[in-house]
Amino acid sequence: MSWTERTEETLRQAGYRRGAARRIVVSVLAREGCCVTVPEIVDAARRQGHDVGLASVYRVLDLLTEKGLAQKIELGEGRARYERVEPQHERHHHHLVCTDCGRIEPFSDEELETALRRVEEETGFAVASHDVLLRGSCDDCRAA
Amino acid sequence: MSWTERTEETLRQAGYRRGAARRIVVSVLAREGCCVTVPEIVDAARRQGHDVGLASVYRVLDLLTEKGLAQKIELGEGRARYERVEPQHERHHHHLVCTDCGRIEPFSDEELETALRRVEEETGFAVASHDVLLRGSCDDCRAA
DNA sequence: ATCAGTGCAAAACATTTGCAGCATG
DNA sequence: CATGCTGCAAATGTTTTGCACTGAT
Repeated sequence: MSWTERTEETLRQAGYRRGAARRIVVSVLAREGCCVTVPEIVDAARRQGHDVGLASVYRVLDLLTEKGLAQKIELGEGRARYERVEPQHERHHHHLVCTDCGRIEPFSDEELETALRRVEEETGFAVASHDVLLRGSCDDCRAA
Repeated sequence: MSWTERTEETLRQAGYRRGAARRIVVSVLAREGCCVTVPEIVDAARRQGHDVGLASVYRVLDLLTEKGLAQKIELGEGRARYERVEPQHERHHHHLVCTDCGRIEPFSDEELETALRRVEEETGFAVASHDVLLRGSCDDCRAA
């Protein structure tokens, strides 16, 4: 079952209707692999031939985040980014950000996840999710 | 050499003057162990008997961050937090945030740092810093 | 005395909210 | 055909910027 299918199914079962904004935002997130900003979502939607209101995008993203179907990520840019969350932590990844040009690259590492799981168990919290952010200069910026 | 001394020395050597706002913000960050918001800094300053303009606080924080003396952290609250950075990564730590009440707890783990250092070497970036954010419910909120 | 640093007020953004009309179930 | 969803516009909150004045060197 694809992320889109699982998402539509989850929302339907929770009693939500399948409105235009929800369909459009889900469609955009399904195609975008890594984290995108709200204006980027609106632009991508327009490129697909659909217009969505900013407010609706924020509302859909809040809903998806609350249901664990998407997650909000802040990389220090002063605005949030969102990306889909796959079941079984498939394609789970973290982010590498270039402090010079803003370039964002995803990465993943199983040993890091193992260390995180252990730390999460040791805290007094019931940890639901985690983010790792690496900041530095990308190869292009270092060469320049 | 304390963080305050190192900070004042670094700024002086870089040709910056020792103005009121800089002295006040440095003094507040020196006393706060963990990440604080800009209004929290202004309030803490007032409690110490000093008034600072919001804009100046932002400007000082930008400068300290650029010089690697402080770091900006976003925990998904819609506003940034700042904390001092000690030399040799002393007191280096990460953050655990309760998604119910907003409580923030610092934690540190040497094995996690080791895993991070290894991952950082494998990227094509020259990684300068990293943040780890754990989200979940704190014991109080889970009990309630 | 010079000019960097500061504070205020205004501007620029990001995000949230109120509400009237539309469209889903 | 009821009411949940959407879009607009206004409100809110955070961060940035312009500018005249102050104070450090």
